[in-house]
Amino acid sequence: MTSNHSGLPSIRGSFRPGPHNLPQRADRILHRGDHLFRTGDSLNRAYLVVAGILKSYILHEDGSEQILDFPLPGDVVGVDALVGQPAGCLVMALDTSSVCELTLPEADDANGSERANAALALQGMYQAVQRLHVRLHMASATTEQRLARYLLDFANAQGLRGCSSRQFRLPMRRRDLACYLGLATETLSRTIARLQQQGLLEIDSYEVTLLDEAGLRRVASISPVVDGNTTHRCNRR
Amino acid sequence: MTSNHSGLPSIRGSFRPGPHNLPQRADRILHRGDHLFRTGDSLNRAYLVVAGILKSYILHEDGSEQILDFPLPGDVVGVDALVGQPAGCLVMALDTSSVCELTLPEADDANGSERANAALALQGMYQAVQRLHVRLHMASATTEQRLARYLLDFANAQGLRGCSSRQFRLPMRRRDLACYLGLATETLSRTIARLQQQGLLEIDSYEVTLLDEAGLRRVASISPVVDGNTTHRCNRR
DNA sequence: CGGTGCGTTGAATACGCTCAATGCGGGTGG
DNA sequence: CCACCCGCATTGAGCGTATTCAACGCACCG
Repeated sequence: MTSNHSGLPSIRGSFRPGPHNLPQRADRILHRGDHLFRTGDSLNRAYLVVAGILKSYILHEDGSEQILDFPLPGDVVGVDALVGQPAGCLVMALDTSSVCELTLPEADDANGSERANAALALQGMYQAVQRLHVRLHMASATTEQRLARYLLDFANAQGLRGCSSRQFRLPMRRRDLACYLGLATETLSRTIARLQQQGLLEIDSYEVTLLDEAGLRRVASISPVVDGNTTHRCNRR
Repeated sequence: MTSNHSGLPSIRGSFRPGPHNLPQRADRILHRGDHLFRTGDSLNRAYLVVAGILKSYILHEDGSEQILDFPLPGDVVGVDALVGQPAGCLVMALDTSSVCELTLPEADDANGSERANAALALQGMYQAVQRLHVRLHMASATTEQRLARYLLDFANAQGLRGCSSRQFRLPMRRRDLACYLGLATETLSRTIARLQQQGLLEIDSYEVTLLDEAGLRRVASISPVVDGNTTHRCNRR
C-alpha cells in the first residue's frame, strides 16, 4: 500500500485502473448539480467515476448535510448495490463528470459454502463502510452525544446477543474507549460523571446500568434543530 | 437498512448471520490480549467474529494508537484479504473470543469483464474503507493539518490525472469543504488565511497555487511527537 | 438599484485538552 | 501478611482553539 505524508495509506492512487482493462460501455455523463442517485434509490449497479468530481453526502432530518466524500476518477460509488441495499447516500456532480456502470455477475451459480462465505465477507466490508460513516458523523458531535450513542449502540448489540441491554459490562479500558470516541480519558471520565448526575445511567467501574434509555436517546440525538431557517448546517450543536 | 436514534444506519444488527447457514469449521479461540493478526501480516482469509469482543487499531510512528473499531459477533475483520492486501491494522481480543475463518472462492474461473467488474467493485469498497480510516484519523487533527492534508491529497490526485499538482481549481464551495473537513466555514476561511500568511499557498477565490509543498507537508504531518515518554497518546496536537 | 448568496473578518464564548494531584486496586516482593 | 508500587480512573485549575454571533464586502442577477 502506498504511503503519504500523513503516515496513513494515501487516499487515492492505488487501484487506479487504466481505462484499457475496463469494459468500455455504458458511460454516463453528469452535469454540475445532477444527481447520480439519491438516498433510498434501489441500485442495481455500482459506478466507477471516469472523469470529473462528485460529492456524496447524507441529509439529516433537520436539513443539515454530512459530506461523506468527494469521489474522483478511479473511485467507485454506489457500493450498496453490491449487497443489494438501496442507496445510503446522495451522489451529485460538482462539475461535468462521467461515470461507467459496473454491472456485476449474478450470484446464481451458487456452489454452497464458498459462495456464502464470499457474500458474508462482502457484507462484512459493506458493514465496515456503514460503521465508519456513523463514526464520521460522531466526529461532529458533543462528547455527551458520542458517549450516549456508543452506549446505546453497545446496549443494542448486547440485546441482539440475548444479553441484557440495560445492564452490561464495558469490556474496554477507559483509555481505549476515549481513544475510540476521540476524547481525552479525562473528558470521558467527566462526561460519564455528568450523565450519571443527570440520572441517565450508573457506572460502577466497568459495570454499566442504563437507567433512562429515553433520556439517553434524547441526549444522543442531534439536539438543536435551531429553527426552520434555510441556512443549512453541518456542524455540531 | 435499519435506523436508530442518531438517524444513521445502526452500527450493528443488520446482516447478522445465524450460525446455521455458516460452514461450521475452523473456529479459532482467542484469549484476552491475543492478536489475531498485526499490521503487515499477509492474510489469506477474513474472519467472522463469533463470540467475544475484539479491538482493531493502528499504531502510529510516534507510538500512539488509533482505535478503528471494537468488532463484535457478526462483524468481519481482515477484509484486506478480500483484495489481496496485507493487514492494514492490528486486531486484538479484549476478552475471550472466537472467530471463524472465511475462506473465499478462488477467482480462477475468470470469465472476462464481469469478473473484472466484480473485482473492481470490491476494490472500490475496500478503498472506501481505507479512505474512511484516513478521515477518521483526520478527525483528531488540527484545522491546519486537515486543510493541508486535503490539499496535498487533492493535488496528488490532480497529478495522477495528468494535470498540474501545483496549481488547480477547487471544485467545491467553502461550505462543502468545511463540512467535509468537519469545520465551520469561518474557521476554514481563517485557516486558509493563516496558511497564506505563512507563504505556503495562494488561494484566489477557487484557484489554488501551492507555493511551498514541503512546508505544507510539514504542517500536515503529526507535529509534536511530544517526547519519547511511555505514555501512549491518542489525541490531537 | 436593491436583493441574495457566499466568503471573509472581528469579538466573545464555550468546550475539550493539558497539566497536575489524588484516589483506588491489584500485583509483587520483602 | 503487609508494604509498596504501578497502572488506571477520577477530579481540579488554567488554557487554547474552534465555534457562534454579527457585520461587512463583493459578485451576480433580476
